Amino acid sequence: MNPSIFVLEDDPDISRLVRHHLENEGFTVRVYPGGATILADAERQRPALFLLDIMVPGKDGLEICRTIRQTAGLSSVPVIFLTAKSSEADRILGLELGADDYIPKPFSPRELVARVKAVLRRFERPLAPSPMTIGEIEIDPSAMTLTVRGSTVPTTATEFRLLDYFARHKGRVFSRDHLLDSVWRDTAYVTPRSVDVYVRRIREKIEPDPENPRYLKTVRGAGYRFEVPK
Amino acid sequence: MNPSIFVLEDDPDISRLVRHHLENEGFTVRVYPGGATILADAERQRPALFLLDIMVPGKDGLEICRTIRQTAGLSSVPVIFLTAKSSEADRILGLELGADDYIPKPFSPRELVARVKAVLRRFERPLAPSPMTIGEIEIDPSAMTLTVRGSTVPTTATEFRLLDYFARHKGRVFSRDHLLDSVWRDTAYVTPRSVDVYVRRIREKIEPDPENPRYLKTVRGAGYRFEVPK
DNA sequence: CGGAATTGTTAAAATCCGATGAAAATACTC
DNA sequence: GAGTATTTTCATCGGATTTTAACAATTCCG
Repeated sequence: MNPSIFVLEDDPDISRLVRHHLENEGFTVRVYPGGATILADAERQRPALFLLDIMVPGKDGLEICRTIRQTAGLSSVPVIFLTAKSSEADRILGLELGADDYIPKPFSPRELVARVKAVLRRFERPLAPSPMTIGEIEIDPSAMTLTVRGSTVPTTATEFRLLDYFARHKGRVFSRDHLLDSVWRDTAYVTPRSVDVYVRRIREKIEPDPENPRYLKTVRGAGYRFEVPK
Repeated sequence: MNPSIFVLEDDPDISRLVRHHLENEGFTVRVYPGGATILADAERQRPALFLLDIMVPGKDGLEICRTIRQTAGLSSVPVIFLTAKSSEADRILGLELGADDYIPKPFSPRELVARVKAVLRRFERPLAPSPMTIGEIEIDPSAMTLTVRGSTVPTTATEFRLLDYFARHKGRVFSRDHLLDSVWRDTAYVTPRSVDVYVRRIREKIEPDPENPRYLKTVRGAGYRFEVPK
């Protein structure tokens, strides 16, 4: 799933610009011209980042930020302010509220994208990618390598992500749709049958006999399950 | 004992902010509004890190930094600059003086904390700039020389830093964004594609056959990995 | 057994991503 | 301040990966 960014901005020119450049980078963008609904939406569908114009009619960015920081599920979502006022007071105020960056208008598209990415990167949880050993196979996420019965087997990015996901959740059944949601990157819409194809490829790489899988089992009517063979 | 941080900052708003967030993280903070006593105190109680505003009345940050670097007991204490001037000249000057990082104002509390921690981390494990030998190539950080199959190969600064980074983390995959973050000096506006260009240049210098790299491998969809050839 | 639903398999189509050469921008040196 | 070295961008190409689609095989249930 793509990271989604919620934008509070009333100027249509600017919001169009922002939307365009962020979507170009693969983000999902939602623009709110006023503060009315942004919070309610955010609580339902937690965004990866807020981009708030300080000055908008009604509830302004500062106020929204304050609320975000006090809302249980949202308090750790990064906030970037967008504003034409460059006075120090506003800056500090904004930052004291727990904002994570600040983009002064006018800004270049590139600056916008760079800052958004930088903040997201900073927040990325540094997942401890410890190597896993399951039966005769070894998965090392930090090196992105798969070793099966002693020899290294090349994998593509998607194959690896899928196998990694299975290995981290062994014993559980996942539907094709669920796998698409959690493993696939930018799913506008991908056929669930694509999962079948990947399961096949993974089986070819890890199973001694792909026709009779010992690790990656089919659960008819439900999906697939990865398990430790006995 | 908590690591203590000496802060040179005359603006009370900012120093309050800095103090608050660093103490929150468990550091001991001492704030000096001017350069008069900070050095004397530091010689008595060696701090873990200096955080210097470039522009303060009296002795300014740059001068203090120069002195720190020339003072026997303090020369290896890390220094981070804090400044509103974002002109390139200042940055370079600061870094040439031996500063270890640079935080442009306005900064977010999180950024402050993140950078301070990052610099401290870098220092507690004094990356012994010892020469490394990987396969047929030799990297000597202290001399900034690269030797490949017996002959010395000239490298530019960025090429060397990148190769050095790879060599220190062999076997791990790094995304272009990550490399920009950790190897490039001023990451803000650099396209991730630039990494490709540097990878190619490094390959031309270290690989017998750059088309079929044995050291610096592409991991499609993920980034690059440096490994010891078999 | 027979038919419907589900999954397996394969190959071709569509898309993505990295390599590369060269030019533009920037930094550095004298 | 000119000239050189380095860094960064850009556009294109070709191959690798991903996705789709069509058909085969299997399972389930009456």
